[in-house]
Amino acid sequence: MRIGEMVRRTGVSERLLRYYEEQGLLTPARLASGYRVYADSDVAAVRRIRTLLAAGLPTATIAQVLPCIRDDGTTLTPVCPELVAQLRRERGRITDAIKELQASQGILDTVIAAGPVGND
DNA sequence: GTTCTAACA
DNA sequence: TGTTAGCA
Repeated sequence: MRIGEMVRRTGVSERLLRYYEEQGLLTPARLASGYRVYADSDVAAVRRIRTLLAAGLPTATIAQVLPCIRDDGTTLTPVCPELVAQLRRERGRITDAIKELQASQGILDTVIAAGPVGND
């Protein structure tokens, strides 16, 4: 199928579909015309990509993860053992990000508390 | 009408 | 990411 049908079947925009390809997440074939040709399996692949993106993984990591993951339609299961270690590192990165955001929140709270409202 | 690449009020 | 321009 060409990109138009992929848009209808995945709900993902053309722009994003091309971006996924640029990031190495999808590798559609090409017609002599230059038009992209997606495999039926790419529809499910996009669903996996979206799940991994929602998990906060960077596209570079997703590109590595996709080939080592099993998809039963509901759950994504890591197949390669080194993949689990990679995922744990990503989780740690998210933990650090949360801490930094909480630090920012704390500083803002201090500034807000010192303001006109609630400061008289 | 559909897709492509490149670029940005 | 959206959108738009200019092609094929």
